[in-house]
Amino acid sequence: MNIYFEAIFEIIRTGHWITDSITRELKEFDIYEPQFNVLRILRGAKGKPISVNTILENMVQRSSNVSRIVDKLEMKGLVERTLCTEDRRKMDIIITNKGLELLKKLDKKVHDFHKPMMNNLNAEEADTLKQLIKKLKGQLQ
Amino acid sequence: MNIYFEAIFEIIRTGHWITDSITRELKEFDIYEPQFNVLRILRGAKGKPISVNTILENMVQRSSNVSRIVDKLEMKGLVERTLCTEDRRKMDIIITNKGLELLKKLDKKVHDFHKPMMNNLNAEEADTLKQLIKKLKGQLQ
DNA sequence: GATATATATTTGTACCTACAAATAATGTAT
DNA sequence: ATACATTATTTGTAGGTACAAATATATATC
Repeated sequence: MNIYFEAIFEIIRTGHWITDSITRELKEFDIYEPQFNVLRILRGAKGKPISVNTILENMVQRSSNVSRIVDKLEMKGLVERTLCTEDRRKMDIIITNKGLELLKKLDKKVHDFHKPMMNNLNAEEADTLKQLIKKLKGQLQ
Repeated sequence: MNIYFEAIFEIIRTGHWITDSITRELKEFDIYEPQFNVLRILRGAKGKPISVNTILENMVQRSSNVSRIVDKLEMKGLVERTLCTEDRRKMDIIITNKGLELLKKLDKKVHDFHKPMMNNLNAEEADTLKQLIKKLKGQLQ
């Protein structure tokens, strides 16, 4: 069943193309795509500190390297990390104002990248695409 | 347009899921997914030696690291690399019998992984999926 | 309360990536 | 023929990944 593999090929290649493109867009800000994603998750916490594990649960792709990504963000002053007083196994990680300001600039860049593609599919097509991938993975019906 | 981002999210996550799964399947053979792909490209050359650049052109995702992947394969005796006599800038890379034999075993593993998913989509659905991704990228119409 | 188990995070290792610079051979213009 | 540009490959650097082991704290069991 050749057409199946062609679809798989498109999924893999397109996924890479998107993340690679975004990496390129962010390059001038000296930030990498996984770092950007962690920053966005932290912003989503709306001021509340969250743990390494919570970040992990919210990532597009699970990674066992959240610690090291947070290291980089901390060195740049974009996040702060302190021991959680309630459960001292955990870390309290929070985005700084500097991090929030940077994110604003990054958001614009990323949005500009997606803009033309958003117009290539209407809502129904985007939904079909999503559903077909889920069906492929056996997550439907 | 939220549904657009949901579709994008599915593409990226599913692409990673597939390559990560295959990496896991291949682990017991001490081979990594990019190495497997290079081996398959070499087999596709049907006995003719091909250059680093030709391998590059056939990869799912372009990588500037073919040399280093070939290094690993060469160390394991799965490929041979010699200077091309016609154009001495190029390398002649060819898969060995050991490489071909290994591929046979890997193919089975990879096929077994894809099998259930192949049954989740019929040919028409797989084609629609492929076309929608191409449309998303603006490669259609 | 001491011991065993579970959970949260970090760290070591061996892969992988992009991008840019270095090296070497070929092709081209003068 | 020589100088310059192009092409093919390799290598350096800084980032990324998975997986397993190490460390520290919390929880459950006896």
